[in-house]
Amino acid sequence: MPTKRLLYIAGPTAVGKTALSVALARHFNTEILSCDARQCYQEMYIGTAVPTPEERKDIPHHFLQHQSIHQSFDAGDFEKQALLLLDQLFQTHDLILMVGGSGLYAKALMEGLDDFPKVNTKAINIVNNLFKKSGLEGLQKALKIQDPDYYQTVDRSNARRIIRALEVCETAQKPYSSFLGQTAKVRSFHTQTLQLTMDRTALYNRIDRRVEKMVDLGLKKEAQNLYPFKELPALQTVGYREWFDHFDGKLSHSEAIAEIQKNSRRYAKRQMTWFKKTDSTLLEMADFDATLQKAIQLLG
RNA sequence: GGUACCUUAGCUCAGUUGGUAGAGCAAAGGACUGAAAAUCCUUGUGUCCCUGGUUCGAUUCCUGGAGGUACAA
Repeated sequence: MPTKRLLYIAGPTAVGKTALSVALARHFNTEILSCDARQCYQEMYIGTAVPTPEERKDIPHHFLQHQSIHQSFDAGDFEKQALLLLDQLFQTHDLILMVGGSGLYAKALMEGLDDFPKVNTKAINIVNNLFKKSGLEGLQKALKIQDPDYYQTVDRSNARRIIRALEVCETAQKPYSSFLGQTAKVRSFHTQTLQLTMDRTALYNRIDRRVEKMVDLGLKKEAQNLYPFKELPALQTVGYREWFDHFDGKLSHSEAIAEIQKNSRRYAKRQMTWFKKTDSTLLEMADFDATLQKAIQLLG
């Protein structure tokens, strides 16, 4: 039995992951698993820069636009669903490519997240009410009582983190931290990460140009159609929120575009920070063919 | 060319009753086990426009210059 391999193509937004991965998939005659927390939504097309029909024509892509923004989908769902899919794909392939900018999703699939209970609505409401009533301080106090261990280690100014932990505590009626680090996840395949990099200035220029292109393609209209759903988690997204602010009269048309560019740069920066600490092989993006050859050599 | 005001961090500006300065934004660095394109944390030395003068000491006061803004023509 040959070794099954999952090759992850990582890198910041706009660095060129899609184009390279399609070429690699063609070369290795394989399929692509997307790990992108926004391209998975069918209602969001232009603003998430999903691969075009042309790019997807003869390379099967999975986890692209397979979800609705009205359903919840998170890193844990991705892990479970992607593992099932990989089992199938590995029956006919020895090598599968994973591509996408969501580092947490990639980590979930390659290393695994601990098993947590699916939080229930009741717990969500309880925590939400607590936050509305008593703010961050209320959350901190509750966590200190319900999970003193995690209280010591969490970033206590990050409400999002504490809310998540409290939701688990409420659902399970036991500490969030009791689910952490339980068993090492075993994967039946090998993983390797290729991290695409680019000179900062060049990357930022690409981002700026790509945003302009998205606007030309009708990003504003796409955001307008989604405006009624602007509160949904899926729409807390660069390229949409800024238009929502524009429709609310908070930003002018050109300010919205500039904000999208700025927030995309910051997003890219956060991705680079995340990938920096991952175990990966760096690949500097240069001339496309040269980069492709280098990638093939590194992965072969 | 006249009158008034302005010129301080990448930008917008505050301030120093004369002892070389600080906010917001931008930017940079970082964290992150289920909203992750999310969320959170940290970081401010700059010829204080130039030139003389007064002074122990000037970015701060005074002279002259340059640039800008407004008003008057």
